[in-house]
Amino acid sequence: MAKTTIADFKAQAQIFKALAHPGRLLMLDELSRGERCVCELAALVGSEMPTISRHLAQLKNAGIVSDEKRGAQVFYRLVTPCVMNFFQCVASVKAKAGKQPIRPSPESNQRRKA
Amino acid sequence: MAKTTIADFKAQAQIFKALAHPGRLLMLDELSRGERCVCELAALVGSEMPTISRHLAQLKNAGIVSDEKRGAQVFYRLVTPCVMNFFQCVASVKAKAGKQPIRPSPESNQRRKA
DNA sequence: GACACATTTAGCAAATTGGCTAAATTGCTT
DNA sequence: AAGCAATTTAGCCAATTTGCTAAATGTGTC
Repeated sequence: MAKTTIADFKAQAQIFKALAHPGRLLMLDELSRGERCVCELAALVGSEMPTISRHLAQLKNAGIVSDEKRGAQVFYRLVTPCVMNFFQCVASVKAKAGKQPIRPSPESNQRRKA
Repeated sequence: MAKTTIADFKAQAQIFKALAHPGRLLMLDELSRGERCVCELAALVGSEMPTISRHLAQLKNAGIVSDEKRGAQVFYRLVTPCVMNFFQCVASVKAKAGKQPIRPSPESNQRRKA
């Protein structure tokens, strides 16, 4: 695969940024169990609907969810369930108790000038 | 396992927030290949050292990296390599081309009042 | 001990994010 | 077409984030 470029990291960061909010994570957790309309998510999170709508727009913009209008309501669903796997790793990060240290790189032992 | 609480989501969001920056992702990518000193990472990212130092402090605070002082230098290393797995999923998010839609939940088909 | 280098801490200004209220849209229902 | 419900868009303000420069700390060298 091609080398990761600055632009790639920027795009990745954008996705992580979309995940970097408790309310949005709560919504994703809920969406992992099936699609939900905006009003349901608003009730779940306990914020005003405009606020929820913007959060969902962020998730959608990041490509994490998709929306579908049915009648007067808009239903959102998870596009990439693997996002939920993050949580396991995140949990292990939290529970970090000095796991396996990465091997030191040989070239990092001599000084480099800035 | 216990039900996920608001506090849990908050903690998770904190970790995602630490990942939500291109420069920090670039550094993590580099650290996935072995430990590095601050000056190396500063050169890599192309920012001032104080800036890099604070980014690293954030990653450390999130439990993603650890540091070790050796002489005048401080070396950082990845604590939780699984963080790197995120990138694969993130890539798939970017390359999202309408994968498997989650099954609709039955209870989401009738109206709910707000 | 004086000095140079590596890193962190402080203080600041610019940019971004988050949530709310008000207003605009869109779709049902009568 | 009038009215109501569900969403989104706009505009505001408070809080957070980012990056920089200057100053403080710590370490090895002469």
